Amino acid sequence: MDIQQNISIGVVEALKSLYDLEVELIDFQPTRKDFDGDLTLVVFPYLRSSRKGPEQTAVEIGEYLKEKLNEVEDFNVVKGFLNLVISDKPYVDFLSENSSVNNFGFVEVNENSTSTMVEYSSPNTNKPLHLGHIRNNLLGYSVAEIIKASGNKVYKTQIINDRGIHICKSMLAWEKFGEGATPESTGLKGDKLVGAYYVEFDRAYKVEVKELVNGGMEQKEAEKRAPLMLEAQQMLRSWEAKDAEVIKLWEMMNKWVYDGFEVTYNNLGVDFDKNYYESNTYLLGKEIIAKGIEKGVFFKKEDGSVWCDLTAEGLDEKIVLRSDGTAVYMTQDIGTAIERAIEFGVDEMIYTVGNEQDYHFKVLFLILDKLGYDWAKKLYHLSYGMVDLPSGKMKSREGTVVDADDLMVEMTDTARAISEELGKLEEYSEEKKAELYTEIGMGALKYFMLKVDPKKRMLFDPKESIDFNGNTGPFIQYTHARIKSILRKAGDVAKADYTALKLHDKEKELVKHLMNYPNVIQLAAKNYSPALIANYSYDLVKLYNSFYQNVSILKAEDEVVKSMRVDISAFTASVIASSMKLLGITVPERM
RNA sequence: GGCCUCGUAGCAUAACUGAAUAGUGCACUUGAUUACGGCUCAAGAGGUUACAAGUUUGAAUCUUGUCGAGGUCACCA
Repeated sequence: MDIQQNISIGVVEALKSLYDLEVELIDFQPTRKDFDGDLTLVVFPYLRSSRKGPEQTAVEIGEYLKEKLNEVEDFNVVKGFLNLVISDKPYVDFLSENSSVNNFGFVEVNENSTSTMVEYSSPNTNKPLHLGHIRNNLLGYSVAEIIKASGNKVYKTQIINDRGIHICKSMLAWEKFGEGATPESTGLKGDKLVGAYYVEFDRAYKVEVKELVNGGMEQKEAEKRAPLMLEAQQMLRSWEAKDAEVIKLWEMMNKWVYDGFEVTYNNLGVDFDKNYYESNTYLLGKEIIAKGIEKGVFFKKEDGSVWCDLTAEGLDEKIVLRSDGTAVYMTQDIGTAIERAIEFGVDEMIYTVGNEQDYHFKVLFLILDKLGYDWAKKLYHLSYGMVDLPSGKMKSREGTVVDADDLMVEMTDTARAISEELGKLEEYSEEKKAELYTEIGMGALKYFMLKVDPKKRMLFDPKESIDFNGNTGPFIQYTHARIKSILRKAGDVAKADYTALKLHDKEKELVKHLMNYPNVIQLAAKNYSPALIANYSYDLVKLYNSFYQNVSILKAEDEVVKSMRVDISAFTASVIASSMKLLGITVPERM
């Protein structure tokens, strides 16, 4: 039984008996360091019922609790704050009972668990992944892991945007300028190769537009009339008409991209239970649009384009099908959502997509709701802010885009440089060393990206992220490695019954924090926020380091105390490893 | 211009969703260690939480306005 819960019941009883007040939920906060105590109750909300001043009310509740509950050893009152001093006993008992529990803090999944689908990554197939995708992937993966740990059945998925005008541009450019180049012939990663032709298209297209403008045409008109653009559009129509040649080219080039993505995903350590392809879902989308017209959810304009009128909801009219009958983004997303709902019967879906698409998802959810799907209310857009660089915004035109693969290599290289300088790995084989450098480099990258609240725009400073001091992944990894070193030295310490011991302040703080891990998992799941897990881990590590510095573990006063401190250490190491795993980060035994 | 986000020490960020003197890291000052791994610990300095009103016993958090940054209003995705 949770200590807080026990005391919470006590407070409910106290309020009932003292002031005849019925309260359901009591909210405690940890007592601030500068005051004496462990848990704090804010009594302001109860003043109306007590009809007394805050101090007096707090004293009355405090006396009641001290008398009725063993755990409450003492209390003090500062203004309207009732600080409760909790005896060591429940904490020591907790430690003894949980320090070696597997998956401490995780809630088991069963048949009745809510099922959640988490979509993330969802790349276009015309260019390689960049820094922005990294934030997306790490976030989506981590949120999925956290929600799983909180007790939900989770399906990870992505929708691969494999069709549309963008891939046609790459295809067209390859056909015109590629001279049969392949990943094998060029030695380029498939996604990089296809991306290069997308850039090539853009270059050639701009030349055409410029020529037209020089010939006296308006800029906008020129952009529409440039031969390359018309050809690309024609290609898209041919694709939708299933033209054999076009399909063949499309399949070949997409395959290159998928092979490239697979490498990147592997290095990132993310995975998916199911991939969806827009080339499969856009047709369902079109069907739904047709039905939606009959239902009156959509309407057709004279030119044949189909729209949804959302002006009543304070939004605009939104196009859902082009006048030439081809699908737009919205068409596909409607189809994809419905297909998933049918296939997995999930209770809720989470879309990990950047905040520049806030409007799109607002509209999508609204349309699905109008179409009458009851699950439309359980859709959530996990919207995250852009990633800026110290030099400013990433802009493809200015070539300031940070490539995902390049960045990962760079992180690993830096980890190697720093580790070699410290030279603590002589006995490791080259292979093991390489593994470790990757582990540290990726730990640095992932922690840096995930410790920031997803909603917020963030600044990615490669230099700072790889700093092994302070609030970073490697710092946490280091603490873990050091604890492991102590545990190796401790060997098999006979487990003594230490439940009668009095705790050192540092020990008590640490145990209190460990005790809170299950709550943090729930809170992080509810808020879709890996940042809460990251901050929790960092606090844990700091508390441990302080404990480590203040008391001696292996040279403890006696065997009973030593046994307890070893337990605290082992427990801390396992919670560090567990919480890092929720962020997709592994922790080494040595580093 | 309409709508949506966001403004917290020099920089990067936190605050359990309304509670105590706004935490933490980097950078800066000072100190500890004959080591259970110094990639550590302890202490110091640094803030009118963009600004102005309002609600409240209590506001970084809620309301309104001003200023600033970004996003979005495509038959692009």
